[in-house]
Amino acid sequence: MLKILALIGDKWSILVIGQLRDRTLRFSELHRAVTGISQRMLTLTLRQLERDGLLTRTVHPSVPPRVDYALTPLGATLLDSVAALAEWATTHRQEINSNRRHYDATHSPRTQP
Amino acid sequence: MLKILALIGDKWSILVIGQLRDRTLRFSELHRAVTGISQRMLTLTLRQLERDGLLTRTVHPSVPPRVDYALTPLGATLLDSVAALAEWATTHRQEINSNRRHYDATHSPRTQP
DNA sequence: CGGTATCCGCCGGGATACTG
DNA sequence: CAGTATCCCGGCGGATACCG
Repeated sequence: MLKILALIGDKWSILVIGQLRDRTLRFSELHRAVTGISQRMLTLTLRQLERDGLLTRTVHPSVPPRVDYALTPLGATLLDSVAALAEWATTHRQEINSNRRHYDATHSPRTQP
Repeated sequence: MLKILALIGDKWSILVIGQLRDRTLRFSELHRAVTGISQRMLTLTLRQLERDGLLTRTVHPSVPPRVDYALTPLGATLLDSVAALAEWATTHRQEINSNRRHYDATHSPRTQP
């Protein structure tokens, strides 16, 4: 359970899955699409998602090599569930940011007592 | 957005919020209820959740001191959304575990070539 | 092009000790 | 009881170099 929710907590996982929402992408395209991810983390993330059956990895035996990644139906259902949570986030983002500002204003350590 | 989703990814946040679903708890009760959490992480988690307005912190000026934590309406709505995702996890947990076993069986490094 | 392999710095978080 | 304050270690992930 927590292991699966941890999947969501991993920012790279969500971002990668999000990019594959409605298209197939190859490794280098994903690398460009997901801003800031290192080659290493992209590989590791893709391996984990493939292992969980959330996406498929297709190797085309050509020169130069080409590897395509696409969401499975299971991956798509996860994306839907996460989208619901993301909707919660957007709905309440202003409220949360307001709460944070208020908290920081009233609880921040006094720099000038 | 990602900062807010990260809230979900943090296992301690979910576990703490889950404990407060339908009751108010004091610090020591939470410490006992959430298995494995350290005093430090409980404090930090509670501070963050309070800052975001997901729970309230009530100090009772008594001896010994007593501090009660309770979900806010905002916190309750988050709990509902997370529950939906948790339902996804329980629904597909068998499938995912099966996928993992299959992956490990077919892709694991050969120990005896 | 699509990866491994290796090194390494950093910081998340546990353990412990102390306080209002 | 409900926290701070320190110390300290493991492992996550970036940077870099190399390979099929």
